[in-house]
Amino acid sequence: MTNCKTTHNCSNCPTRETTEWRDLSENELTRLDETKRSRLMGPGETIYFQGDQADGIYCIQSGLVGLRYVDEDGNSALIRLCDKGTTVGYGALLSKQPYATSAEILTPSVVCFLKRSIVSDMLAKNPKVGERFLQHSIKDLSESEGDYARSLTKTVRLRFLHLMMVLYERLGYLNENGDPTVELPILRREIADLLGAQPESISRLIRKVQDEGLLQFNGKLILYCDMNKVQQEIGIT
Amino acid sequence: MTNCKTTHNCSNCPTRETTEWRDLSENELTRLDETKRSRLMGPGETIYFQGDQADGIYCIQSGLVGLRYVDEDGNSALIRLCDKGTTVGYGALLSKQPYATSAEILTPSVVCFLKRSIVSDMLAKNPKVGERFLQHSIKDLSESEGDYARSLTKTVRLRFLHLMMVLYERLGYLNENGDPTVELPILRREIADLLGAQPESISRLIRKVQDEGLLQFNGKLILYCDMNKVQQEIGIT
DNA sequence: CGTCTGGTTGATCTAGATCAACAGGAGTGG
DNA sequence: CCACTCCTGTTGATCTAGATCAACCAGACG
Repeated sequence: MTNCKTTHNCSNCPTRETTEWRDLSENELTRLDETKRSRLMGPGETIYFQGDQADGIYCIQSGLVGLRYVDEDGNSALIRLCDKGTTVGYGALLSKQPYATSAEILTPSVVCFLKRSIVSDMLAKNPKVGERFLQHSIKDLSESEGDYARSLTKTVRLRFLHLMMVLYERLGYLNENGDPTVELPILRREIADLLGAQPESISRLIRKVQDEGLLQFNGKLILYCDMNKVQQEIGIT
Repeated sequence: MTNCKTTHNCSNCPTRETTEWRDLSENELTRLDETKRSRLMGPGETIYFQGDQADGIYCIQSGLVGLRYVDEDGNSALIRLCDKGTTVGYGALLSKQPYATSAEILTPSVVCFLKRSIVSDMLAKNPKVGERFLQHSIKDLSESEGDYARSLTKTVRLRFLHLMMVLYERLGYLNENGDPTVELPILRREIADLLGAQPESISRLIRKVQDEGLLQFNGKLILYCDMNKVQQEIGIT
């Protein structure tokens, strides 16, 4: 956990436009900036822990963060991936409930902390902020219900392919040959945790979709050989 | 779909305290009441349909409503059960997205409709309303993520037992012999849809937990023979 | 009556879990 | 430099929860 005061401030934050703070005045932004704390964190570190009481919220400036739920038997699942421009932990703060998940760093990330008092302050002073939180929560809810529905109706294979397409939307690019490509930011183990599956099953699945010519895995590099067929199989959703 | 203007009005609505409208003034309540439409609906009817554009929100005055998601292959799942005192459809309305689920009546229900304009109006005039929606959304999100996590980490059997406990919390009572009891408000088919399983599997599961002496099923009547063992198996969550 | 719908049971099949072995780095420490 | 140990990932053999397909039963209802 490294402090990095120099790099960022809220008013010129490249991701502010996608956060709850987009409607703040220059004045308010300065206040936000004065009280925020910014950290560079690495894989294996945890922003907050399931079960802890919330003391503020966290803005992900860059990097990839996973929200992990662990049950009483030690079964563990990744509920959601969050990347730059999203705030996490707002639900626990605003509902005064303990965190339902832990937020763990998956790739090196810059994370800003905003303590409870400044958040309440902004909520009280600028009605737009509450609106933004509401919109954010509704969006998260709809995504969560979508994931839930998928988990109830689709096989691991289909959810795996869906995940691959989501990753492409978020991280995809065309390589030097013009092939659609993703550099996988997570481990096989974490793919499994996202799908409620075992790592061995993911290995076999990867093998299979490779043999079928859908995707080509080379370590962490994925080539999307036949994106149409993938889209078609998952039903374009 | 039957109109029933006589029975209810918002100011004396027995469930208003649990809705977004709890902070409204008498004046505002009257306005709400004038524009609302109240209906008595029966099983098989649908409040709104997945894919439609939202034109307002619905308050469930009494009864049980299920939110159903159907995917492109016709796989169907019940995402959530809603009973009296909850509003449904607010997410679609406030995010201007089409409904992600259909809302179907499971047991005879009184449902009130509030059209878009009155909702926006209340949101604009009374800041508490937005706050309530935010709290509601956060609560729904946390429940949805909980369900999702369970679906990723637990077997159908455990989720079935969990559902039985949820039903007991909502509908349970002690019968004449002092035994904890529930009158099941839904079909086997619907239990299956709630768990992402097949009805046959639910039948077998019921048979099994009966043979094990955990629960006793008599048509729609459930006796909780050994609640401790059930609680222990699902881990008290 | 026959016809439906909801529920149960049996036989069989399969996606994915589980258990075990092993291979390839990447440190780390001598 | 090698030996050693972690850790991630892959593969094989086997097992099992739950799906699927089919038959059948009971009550509701025209």
